[in-house]
Amino acid sequence: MPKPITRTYSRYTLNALALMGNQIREGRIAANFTADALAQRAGISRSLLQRIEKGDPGCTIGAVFEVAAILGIPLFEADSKILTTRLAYSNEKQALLPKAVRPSGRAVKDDF
Amino acid sequence: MPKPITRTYSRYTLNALALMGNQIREGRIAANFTADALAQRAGISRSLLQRIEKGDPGCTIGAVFEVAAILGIPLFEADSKILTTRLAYSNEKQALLPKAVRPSGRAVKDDF
DNA sequence: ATCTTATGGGTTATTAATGAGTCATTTTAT
DNA sequence: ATAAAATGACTCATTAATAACCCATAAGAT
Repeated sequence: MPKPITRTYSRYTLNALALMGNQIREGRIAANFTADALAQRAGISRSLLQRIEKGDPGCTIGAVFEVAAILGIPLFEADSKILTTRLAYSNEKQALLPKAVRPSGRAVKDDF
Repeated sequence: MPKPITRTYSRYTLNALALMGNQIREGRIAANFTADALAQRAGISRSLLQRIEKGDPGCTIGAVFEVAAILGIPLFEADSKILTTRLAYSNEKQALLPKAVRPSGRAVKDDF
Protein backbone atom coordinates (compact mmCIF):
# COMPACT_ATOMS: atom_id res chain seq x y z
CA MET A 1 0.00 0.00 0.00
CA PRO A 2 1.31 3.47 0.65
CA LYS A 3 4.87 3.91 1.62
CA PRO A 4 6.81 5.86 4.18
CA ILE A 5 8.28 9.00 2.80
CA THR A 6 11.49 9.87 4.50
CA ARG A 7 14.32 7.65 5.58
CA THR A 8 16.89 8.22 8.23
CA TYR A 9 20.52 7.16 8.15
CA SER A 10 23.05 6.81 10.89
CA ARG A 11 26.08 9.04 10.90
CA TYR A 12 28.22 5.99 10.27
CA THR A 13 26.31 5.16 7.10
CA LEU A 14 26.47 8.74 5.83
CA ASN A 15 30.18 8.93 6.50
CA ALA A 16 30.82 5.66 4.73
CA LEU A 17 28.86 6.88 1.73
CA ALA A 18 30.70 10.19 1.69
CA LEU A 19 34.03 8.41 1.86
CA MET A 20 33.09 6.11 -0.97
CA GLY A 21 32.00 9.08 -3.05
CA ASN A 22 35.28 10.81 -2.37
CA GLN A 23 37.28 7.76 -3.32
CA ILE A 24 35.39 7.50 -6.57
CA ARG A 25 35.97 11.13 -7.40
CA GLU A 26 39.65 10.83 -6.55
CA GLY A 27 39.89 7.69 -8.64
CA ARG A 28 38.18 9.34 -11.56
CA ILE A 29 40.48 12.34 -11.49
CA ALA A 30 43.53 10.12 -11.06
CA ALA A 31 42.47 8.11 -14.09
CA ASN A 32 41.88 11.36 -15.98
CA PHE A 33 38.27 10.53 -16.64
CA THR A 34 35.71 13.16 -17.36
CA ALA A 35 32.44 12.74 -15.52
CA ASP A 36 30.72 12.10 -18.83
CA ALA A 37 33.32 9.58 -19.89
CA LEU A 38 33.20 7.57 -16.68
CA ALA A 39 29.40 7.61 -16.58
CA GLN A 40 29.22 6.37 -20.13
CA ARG A 41 31.70 3.62 -19.38
CA ALA A 42 29.68 2.52 -16.38
CA GLY A 43 26.45 2.65 -18.32
CA ILE A 44 24.93 5.36 -16.17
CA SER A 45 24.10 9.04 -16.59
CA ARG A 46 26.29 11.90 -15.56
CA SER A 47 23.67 13.13 -13.14
CA LEU A 48 23.74 9.79 -11.34
CA LEU A 49 27.52 9.83 -11.15
CA GLN A 50 27.32 13.27 -9.61
CA ARG A 51 25.05 11.93 -6.87
CA ILE A 52 27.31 8.96 -6.33
CA GLU A 53 30.34 11.19 -5.85
CA LYS A 54 28.28 13.21 -3.40
CA GLY A 55 27.45 10.13 -1.37
CA ASP A 56 23.71 10.13 -1.99
CA PRO A 57 22.15 7.21 -0.08
CA GLY A 58 19.44 6.83 -2.70
CA CYS A 59 21.67 5.51 -5.46
CA THR A 60 21.43 1.83 -6.21
CA ILE A 61 24.33 -0.11 -4.81
CA GLY A 62 24.95 -1.84 -8.10
CA ALA A 63 25.67 1.45 -9.84
CA VAL A 64 28.01 2.61 -7.10
CA PHE A 65 29.94 -0.66 -6.94
CA GLU A 66 30.22 -0.83 -10.70
CA VAL A 67 31.80 2.60 -10.88
CA ALA A 68 34.16 1.69 -8.09
CA ALA A 69 35.08 -1.50 -9.88
CA ILE A 70 35.84 0.35 -13.10
CA LEU A 71 38.19 2.66 -11.24
CA GLY A 72 39.90 -0.25 -9.57
CA ILE A 73 38.75 0.73 -6.11
CA PRO A 74 38.85 -2.44 -4.02
CA LEU A 75 35.63 -3.53 -2.35
CA PHE A 76 36.15 -5.33 0.96
CA GLU A 77 39.83 -4.57 0.59
CA ALA A 78 40.00 -7.44 -1.83
CA ASP A 79 40.87 -7.90 -5.46
CA SER A 80 38.91 -10.14 -7.79
CA LYS A 81 40.66 -13.35 -6.84
CA ILE A 82 40.50 -12.88 -3.10
CA LEU A 83 36.91 -11.75 -3.35
CA THR A 84 35.96 -14.92 -5.17
CA THR A 85 37.71 -17.04 -2.59
CA ARG A 86 36.07 -15.24 0.28
CA LEU A 87 32.66 -15.57 -1.32
CA ALA A 88 33.09 -19.30 -1.78
CA TYR A 89 34.11 -19.69 1.83
CA SER A 90 31.20 -17.56 2.94
CA ASN A 91 28.78 -19.68 0.97
CA GLU A 92 30.01 -22.84 2.62
CA LYS A 93 29.63 -21.19 5.97
CA GLN A 94 26.05 -20.27 5.17
CA ALA A 95 25.15 -23.89 4.67
CA LEU A 96 26.11 -24.67 8.22
CA LEU A 97 24.12 -21.83 9.74
CA PRO A 98 20.59 -22.22 11.09
CA LYS A 99 17.98 -21.49 8.45
CA ALA A 100 15.58 -19.72 10.75
CA VAL A 101 16.02 -17.61 13.83
CA ARG A 102 14.01 -18.03 16.98
CA PRO A 103 13.80 -14.61 18.59
CA SER A 104 14.85 -15.32 22.07
CA GLY A 105 12.94 -14.23 24.96
CA ARG A 106 14.93 -17.33 25.85
CA ALA A 107 18.02 -17.35 23.77
CA VAL A 108 20.17 -18.50 26.61
CA LYS A 109 19.37 -21.46 28.71
CA ASP A 110 19.36 -20.24 32.23
CA ASP A 111 17.73 -23.23 33.81
CA PHE A 112 20.56 -24.54 35.88
CA MET B 1 13.31 11.00 -22.06
CA PRO B 2 13.07 7.24 -22.30
CA LYS B 3 15.47 5.20 -20.34
CA PRO B 4 17.56 2.14 -20.93
CA ILE B 5 16.03 -0.96 -19.53
CA THR B 6 18.64 -3.42 -18.53
CA ARG B 7 21.89 -2.90 -16.74
CA THR B 8 24.95 -5.05 -16.71
CA TYR B 9 27.31 -5.65 -13.82
CA SER B 10 30.82 -6.98 -13.72
CA ARG B 11 31.51 -10.24 -11.97
CA TYR B 12 33.53 -8.34 -9.41
CA THR B 13 30.55 -6.17 -8.54
CA LEU B 14 28.19 -9.13 -8.28
CA ASN B 15 30.62 -11.03 -6.08
CA ALA B 16 31.07 -8.06 -3.79
CA LEU B 17 27.31 -7.72 -3.49
CA ALA B 18 26.87 -11.40 -2.78
CA LEU B 19 29.56 -11.29 -0.12
CA MET B 20 27.98 -8.29 1.53
CA GLY B 21 24.61 -10.05 1.51
CA ASN B 22 26.15 -13.10 3.11
CA GLN B 23 27.85 -11.06 5.78
CA ILE B 24 24.57 -9.38 6.60
CA ARG B 25 22.76 -12.66 6.87
CA GLU B 26 25.48 -14.13 9.03
CA GLY B 27 25.44 -11.05 11.21
CA ARG B 28 21.71 -11.18 11.58
CA ILE B 29 21.72 -14.82 12.62
CA ALA B 30 24.62 -14.24 14.97
CA ALA B 31 22.71 -11.39 16.58
CA ASN B 32 19.65 -13.61 16.79
CA PHE B 33 17.57 -11.23 14.75
CA THR B 34 14.53 -12.31 12.87
CA ALA B 35 14.26 -10.92 9.35
CA ASP B 36 11.20 -8.98 10.40
CA ALA B 37 12.90 -7.63 13.49
CA LEU B 38 16.02 -6.44 11.69
CA ALA B 39 14.02 -4.90 8.86
CA GLN B 40 11.88 -3.01 11.31
CA ARG B 41 14.93 -1.81 13.16
CA ALA B 42 16.49 -0.55 9.94
CA GLY B 43 13.28 1.08 8.83
CA ILE B 44 12.87 -1.09 5.78
CA SER B 45 10.54 -3.88 4.72
CA ARG B 46 11.26 -7.55 5.07
CA SER B 47 11.08 -8.04 1.32
CA LEU B 48 13.83 -5.48 0.85
CA LEU B 49 16.00 -7.15 3.46
CA GLN B 50 15.54 -10.41 1.61
CA ARG B 51 16.86 -8.82 -1.56
CA ILE B 52 19.74 -7.27 0.31
CA GLU B 53 20.77 -10.62 1.74
CA LYS B 54 20.58 -12.02 -1.77
CA GLY B 55 22.91 -9.36 -3.11
CA ASP B 56 20.44 -7.63 -5.40
CA PRO B 57 22.23 -4.76 -7.22
CA GLY B 58 18.99 -2.78 -7.38
CA CYS B 59 18.78 -2.00 -3.69
CA THR B 60 19.66 1.53 -2.64
CA ILE B 61 23.07 1.73 -1.07
CA GLY B 62 21.75 3.63 1.92
CA ALA B 63 19.48 0.77 2.92
CA VAL B 64 22.26 -1.79 2.58
CA PHE B 65 24.82 0.24 4.50
CA GLU B 66 22.32 1.02 7.22
CA VAL B 67 21.58 -2.64 7.81
CA ALA B 68 25.28 -3.39 7.88
CA ALA B 69 25.83 -0.58 10.35
CA ILE B 70 23.14 -1.91 12.66
CA LEU B 71 24.77 -5.32 12.69
CA GLY B 72 28.15 -3.82 13.38
CA ILE B 73 29.60 -4.91 10.07
CA PRO B 74 32.52 -2.56 9.39
CA LEU B 75 32.47 -0.59 6.16
CA PHE B 76 35.89 0.10 4.71
CA GLU B 77 37.29 -2.05 7.49
CA ALA B 78 36.86 0.91 9.77
CA ASP B 79 34.91 1.67 12.92
CA SER B 80 33.10 4.93 13.45
CA LYS B 81 36.09 6.83 14.74
CA ILE B 82 38.50 5.75 12.06
CA LEU B 83 35.89 6.34 9.41
CA THR B 84 35.40 9.91 10.56
CA THR B 85 39.12 10.51 10.54
CA ARG B 86 39.53 9.05 7.11
CA LEU B 87 36.66 11.11 5.74
CA ALA B 88 38.15 14.30 7.12
CA TYR B 89 41.48 13.49 5.54
CA SER B 90 39.77 12.63 2.28
CA ASN B 91 37.93 15.93 2.26
CA GLU B 92 41.16 17.86 2.69
CA LYS B 93 42.66 15.89 -0.12
CA GLN B 94 39.72 16.77 -2.37
CA ALA B 95 40.40 20.46 -1.93
CA LEU B 96 43.83 20.03 -3.45
CA LEU B 97 42.63 18.08 -6.44
CA PRO B 98 41.82 19.67 -9.80
CA LYS B 99 38.18 20.62 -10.09
CA ALA B 100 37.82 19.68 -13.68
CA VAL B 101 39.43 17.02 -15.82
CA ARG B 102 40.91 17.62 -19.21
CA PRO B 103 40.66 14.33 -21.07
CA SER B 104 44.07 13.74 -22.53
CA GLY B 105 44.68 10.39 -24.13
CA ARG B 106 43.00 7.59 -22.32
CA ALA B 107 43.72 5.84 -19.10
CA VAL B 108 41.68 2.73 -18.76
CA LYS B 109 41.79 0.21 -16.00
CA ASP B 110 39.22 -2.49 -16.39
CA ASP B 111 41.31 -5.49 -15.47
CA PHE B 112 39.81 -6.57 -12.20
C1' DA C 1 42.57 38.30 -21.74
C1' DT C 2 39.46 34.80 -24.68
C1' DC C 3 37.76 30.39 -25.75
C1' DT C 4 36.48 25.82 -24.89
C1' DT C 5 34.54 22.56 -21.99
C1' DA C 6 33.77 20.28 -17.61
C1' DT C 7 31.01 20.69 -13.83
C1' DG C 8 27.05 22.03 -10.57
C1' DG C 9 22.46 22.32 -10.06
C1' DG C 10 18.23 22.30 -11.40
C1' DT C 11 13.58 20.23 -14.10
C1' DT C 12 10.68 16.59 -16.05
C1' DA C 13 9.13 12.13 -18.07
C1' DT C 14 9.65 7.51 -17.39
C1' DT C 15 11.30 3.47 -15.38
C1' DA C 16 12.57 0.94 -11.47
C1' DA C 17 12.75 0.27 -6.33
C1' DT C 18 10.05 -0.23 -2.36
C1' DG C 19 6.27 -1.52 1.07
C1' DA C 20 2.59 -4.28 1.94
C1' DG C 21 0.25 -8.11 1.33
C1' DT C 22 -0.65 -13.21 0.47
C1' DC C 23 0.45 -18.07 0.33
C1' DA C 24 3.31 -22.23 0.56
C1' DT C 25 7.12 -24.19 2.59
C1' DT C 26 10.53 -24.91 5.89
C1' DT C 27 12.34 -24.70 10.32
C1' DT C 28 12.32 -24.97 15.15
C1' DA C 29 10.34 -26.07 19.49
C1' DT C 30 7.30 -28.90 22.19
C1' DA D 1 3.88 -35.98 15.43
C1' DT D 2 1.96 -31.43 16.02
C1' DA D 3 2.00 -26.54 16.37
C1' DA D 4 3.81 -22.03 15.83
C1' DA D 5 6.59 -19.18 13.59
C1' DA D 6 10.24 -17.77 10.21
C1' DT D 7 11.44 -17.72 5.65
C1' DG D 8 11.01 -17.74 0.40
C1' DA D 9 8.73 -16.36 -3.40
C1' DC D 10 5.77 -14.33 -5.58
C1' DT D 11 2.12 -10.25 -6.71
C1' DC D 12 0.58 -5.15 -7.04
C1' DA D 13 0.11 -0.05 -5.97
C1' DT D 14 2.80 3.71 -5.01
C1' DT D 15 6.80 6.18 -4.50
C1' DA D 16 11.41 7.13 -5.57
C1' DA D 17 15.52 6.61 -8.66
C1' DT D 18 17.17 7.48 -13.08
C1' DA D 19 18.11 9.53 -17.84
C1' DA D 20 17.92 13.28 -20.64
C1' DC D 21 17.57 17.67 -20.93
C1' DC D 22 18.56 22.57 -19.67
C1' DC D 23 21.34 26.68 -18.18
C1' DA D 24 24.86 29.13 -15.58
C1' DT D 25 29.25 29.07 -13.81
C1' DA D 26 33.84 27.67 -13.07
C1' DA D 27 37.96 25.56 -14.60
C1' DG D 28 41.62 24.81 -17.72
C1' DA D 29 44.22 25.73 -21.88
C1' DT D 30 45.95 28.96 -25.29
